[in-house]
Amino acid sequence: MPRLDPISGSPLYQQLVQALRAQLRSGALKPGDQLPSERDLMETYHISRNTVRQAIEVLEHEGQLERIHGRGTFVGSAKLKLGLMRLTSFSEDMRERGMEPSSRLIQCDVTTPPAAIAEQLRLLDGEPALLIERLRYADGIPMALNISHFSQAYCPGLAGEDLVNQSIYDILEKKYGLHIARAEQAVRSAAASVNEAMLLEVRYGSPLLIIEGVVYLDNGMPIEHLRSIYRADRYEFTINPIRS
Amino acid sequence: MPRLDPISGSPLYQQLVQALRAQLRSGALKPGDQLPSERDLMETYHISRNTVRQAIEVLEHEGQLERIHGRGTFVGSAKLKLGLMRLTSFSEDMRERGMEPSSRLIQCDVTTPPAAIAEQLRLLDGEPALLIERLRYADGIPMALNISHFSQAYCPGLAGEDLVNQSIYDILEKKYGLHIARAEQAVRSAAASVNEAMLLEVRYGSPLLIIEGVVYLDNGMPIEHLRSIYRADRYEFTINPIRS
DNA sequence: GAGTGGTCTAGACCACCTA
DNA sequence: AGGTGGTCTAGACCACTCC
Repeated sequence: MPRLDPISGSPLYQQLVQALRAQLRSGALKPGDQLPSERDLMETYHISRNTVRQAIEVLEHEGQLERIHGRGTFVGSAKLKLGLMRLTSFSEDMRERGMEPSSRLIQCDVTTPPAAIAEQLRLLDGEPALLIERLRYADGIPMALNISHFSQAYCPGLAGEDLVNQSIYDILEKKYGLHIARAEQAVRSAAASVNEAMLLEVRYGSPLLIIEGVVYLDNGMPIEHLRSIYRADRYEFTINPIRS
Repeated sequence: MPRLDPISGSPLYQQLVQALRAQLRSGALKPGDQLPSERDLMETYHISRNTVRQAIEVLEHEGQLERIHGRGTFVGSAKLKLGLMRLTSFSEDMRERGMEPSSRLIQCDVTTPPAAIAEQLRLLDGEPALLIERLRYADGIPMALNISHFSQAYCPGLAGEDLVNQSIYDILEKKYGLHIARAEQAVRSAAASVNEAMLLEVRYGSPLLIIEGVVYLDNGMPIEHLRSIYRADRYEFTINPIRS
């Protein structure tokens, strides 16, 4: 059956995480479904129970699975919680929620951004940035409108890449060796404008969840100004504040 | 030395979490400090290494501790906590924003909460909770509607306190010795209902920012279910996610 | 090489839920 | 009563960091 590979170099529990993720993605495990018991998984994959639990804990922390004492482990419901304490791209975010991301490019231009954005990106006077506006889909349904300005100082030629089917963060990492480190983002809510309503396929005035801010590289330089406008009826996220 | 009590009914790893939390709070462990190694803790508290690791994982997920392979476990630095939001009361939040908070009590009753909330507060079947509904003002203008359910298991008589002019978290701390540790909160947006619009003095259908979730004590027990409904035109907040 | 955290095993018993 | 997840043990070996 589905043996794991003890010499693949990757930990057994991570391999089980991947196997379960694949089943969640393929629909073999649907929201509300009960997983095989920990003891079943242990026999199926020929690993110890602690290792099974380690894998399930990973997916539980992501909100994919829910464990209920005495009953079993279940696939999490649709509108799932997911910590945004971690900075993820839209594609990563949707995949972790078990949905398939896609994009429609609306605009892609090298332009001089508004002064406020130019300042946050620390652009020189009149220095242009790469403007990318994309409509983001999850399982084919509009989820968010995404307007990004990228500072080109570190990634000349980014405009020439395929920006629809790839994660831009992946391109930055793999082609330019740039590592995203953190972001400073504001969270707010607003009513949909005529244009936003049309693109997101909601009624004019519908509530939207807006996340706007600046993304920084690990060298401390700003690389992106991001404005993400989510449909409030389809998107929420979780935060886990602590009291210090 | 600090023996744990195997018959206290509380899991050993939770007891170690508490012990470590106490040291973090007292300053015996300061940011940047290195913890004793897992093998040391294991001997000190006479528990197995897996149990030590279980406790450390709890605090690591809260961002209190940081484990570095081959080096050791350290108290989270200020930089590490960048990605984490501080959990503040409405009063603290407004004062930090330079505004003067005030409250109008709308409802204060001991009632049986909806099943979903009862479950999150881990109430017994039919066990009542303290419902507090307050309209929150900043500089005299309505800012948020706040609906809290407090589990009374740990704070009997809370209903008799002055809940309008004091921070409830202060009361929990000073009168009951309860320490708020963390929260799990969902962030979403919605349109104002007739009632919400009236109380918050906005038009029906106006966008609102909603933060809803559960607040936990440092012993891991849920103490409060919180639903805060903010005027989107007057409130936003920031997050500082990090890329792991 | 010594010490750290990371992974893994094969058991055990407890607490909870359903029936 | 039987099955589930929750906790715990006492080992083992690996991977990483520092000296």
